[in-house]
Amino acid sequence: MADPDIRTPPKRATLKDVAKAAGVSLASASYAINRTGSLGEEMRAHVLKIAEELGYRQNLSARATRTGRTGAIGLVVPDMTNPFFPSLAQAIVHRARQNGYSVFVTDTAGDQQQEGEAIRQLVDRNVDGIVWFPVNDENSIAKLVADIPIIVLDRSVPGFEAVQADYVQGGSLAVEHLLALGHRNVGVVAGPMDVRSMRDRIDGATAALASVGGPTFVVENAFAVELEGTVKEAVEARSATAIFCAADLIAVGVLRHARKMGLAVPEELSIVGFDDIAWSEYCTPALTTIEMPVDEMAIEAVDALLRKLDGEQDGNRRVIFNVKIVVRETTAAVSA
Amino acid sequence: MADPDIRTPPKRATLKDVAKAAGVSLASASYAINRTGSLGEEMRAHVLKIAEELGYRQNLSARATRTGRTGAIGLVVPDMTNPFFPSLAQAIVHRARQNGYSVFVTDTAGDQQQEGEAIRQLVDRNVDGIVWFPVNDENSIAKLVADIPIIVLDRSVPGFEAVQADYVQGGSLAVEHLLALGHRNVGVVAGPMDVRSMRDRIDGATAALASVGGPTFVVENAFAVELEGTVKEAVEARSATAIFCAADLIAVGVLRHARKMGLAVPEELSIVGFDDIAWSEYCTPALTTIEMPVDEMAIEAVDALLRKLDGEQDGNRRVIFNVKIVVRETTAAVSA
DNA sequence: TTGAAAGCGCTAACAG
DNA sequence: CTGTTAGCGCTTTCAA
Repeated sequence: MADPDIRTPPKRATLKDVAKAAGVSLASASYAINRTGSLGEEMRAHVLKIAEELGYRQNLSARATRTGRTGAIGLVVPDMTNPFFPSLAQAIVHRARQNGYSVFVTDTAGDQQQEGEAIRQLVDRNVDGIVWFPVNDENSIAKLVADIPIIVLDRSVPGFEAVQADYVQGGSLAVEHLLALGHRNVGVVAGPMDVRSMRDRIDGATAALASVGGPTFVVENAFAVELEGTVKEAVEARSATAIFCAADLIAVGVLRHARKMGLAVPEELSIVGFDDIAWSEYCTPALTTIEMPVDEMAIEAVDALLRKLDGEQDGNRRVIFNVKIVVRETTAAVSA
Repeated sequence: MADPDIRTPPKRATLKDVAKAAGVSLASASYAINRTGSLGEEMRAHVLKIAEELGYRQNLSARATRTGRTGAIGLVVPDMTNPFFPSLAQAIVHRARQNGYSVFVTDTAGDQQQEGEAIRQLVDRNVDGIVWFPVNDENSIAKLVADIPIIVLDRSVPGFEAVQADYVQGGSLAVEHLLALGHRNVGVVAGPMDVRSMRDRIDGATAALASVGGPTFVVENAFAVELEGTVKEAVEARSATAIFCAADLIAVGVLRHARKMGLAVPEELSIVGFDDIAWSEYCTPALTTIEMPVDEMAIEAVDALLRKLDGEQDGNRRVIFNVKIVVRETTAAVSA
């Protein structure tokens, strides 16, 4: 008697609704939507039309419960404010979307514990796979991830498939450029040496420097634009006519300090950076640096992950990308 | 007879497994895990212990099917390589995680169509809500989102709750600083004027300039570090002793161009930027600029969204944050 | 080619 | 306080 036709708020149409409206079974509707099973052409078309009219959208959660696959992947990075995170994330998200995947992005603040929590959360969400840029080269999460596919980016964590740049090559390239310019006293400023990607850069540089008796000096653990005292001293000593900085952030710091002490770059001091972050191009003078193919690396990471999801088993490989030097304004021939 | 005990690969323990192992009903197990319903203390503890031992983890997909809530939110931005995206995303992701939410991040490449697709994908994934940094001030997605909670960031899209900075105030602050320094001829370089956040900056600046007869010149649609010809001409004309640039990226461009033409900054030309991107601090000279409280804005956006999810209905408000000027090295008193 | 029906893992009435 | 049970929306055998 009462409320003959008060409906609940207009809910999203469900597959059942579609099936009913189309006058077919639930199964057929499902087949039509997923282009799976075998279904008559006209029937499929009909169902699709009805679905369209009803504004039907799959409920991915329900589908995931049933199939065990969510169509979501995770991206875990140590620090989003790292200058080359944006283009990396952009490429990954884009590539993932092209393949119908969405991306959970997390930052671990460079902390192993948070890294664990972040990955744990992703696993709880049943992501199909994870692209992981670890804080360091340690496998801090072995226990958490059991059987979920993971691609490691930039680092070398034993047991995981990895995508990296050839950092050794980068170090060499930088130094060879300097040598070709006639420099014989080349200093090296390194970042934190606890990750392989940093050690490789330095190894490449020092190896290339062997022919001139090795680096004039090596300072480790420089980190960002604000320089440590040891770095400043090294610059001020003027023992080197050129400096290889293992990261652009460091190079910018050295550049600033050089300017502050009235040292002309590149006339009196040549500087090479590493990473080719956006701003290296806009510095004054613009920074000569090593560029890695971030987009390609991101794409390869996603593709490798998707391959794993599709059951490809060729497991433990590493893909290493060549880097190249981009010569700008901070390097010049050594002055007599 | 055959294969008496060949098991499928060790699957993740399910709630049923926990219940069985603990010798309780499915419901009780659920109650224990979720701290919902009413359950005896010792029983809850017991179940929790068993769950722990079995390494039980909730299946969030299944839960979502049942509850209709996924615990995931979406973040949609026009461009991840925008200099202030990283800190924004970081703050949002962090805040979300504090509250148990994960974040799907998407970039729309500044394109309305991709924006629609991105949002559509999020809706399909049943995100509980979306933080949306629109390409412009248009409501391009009204039809897609029906009833899902959305917070708009930085833009003014009619009908949505918004979190913004006081851009008008920023423009004023910048100009007042210049006026206080004695400048009477102040030029203005604007970015694309199709978004309100840009128009506001310019409005604030020109209003503050009224007392000295308005801006010396206004150039629109400058965009990035590489300057358009019109901007260069304006700088070269030297009609102004100071320039307000409505974005740091533009300011850096002007700075570079000034240097190129041998103009001393700040002695011969003062420059104020807007945004306080990371690099404004590292420019030489370091850029005087307008800073907005990005972290606070991000946090407010997430909190506002979560409030909406919890059914708070106070709908259509806008939260506007004060900005402030950070004076560095590109501004100085006008020279006689 | 199509449909009926059995769940995926979980939550939430409702009983007891 | 605890257990039984009915689904959430979907996929997928299995039979017809």
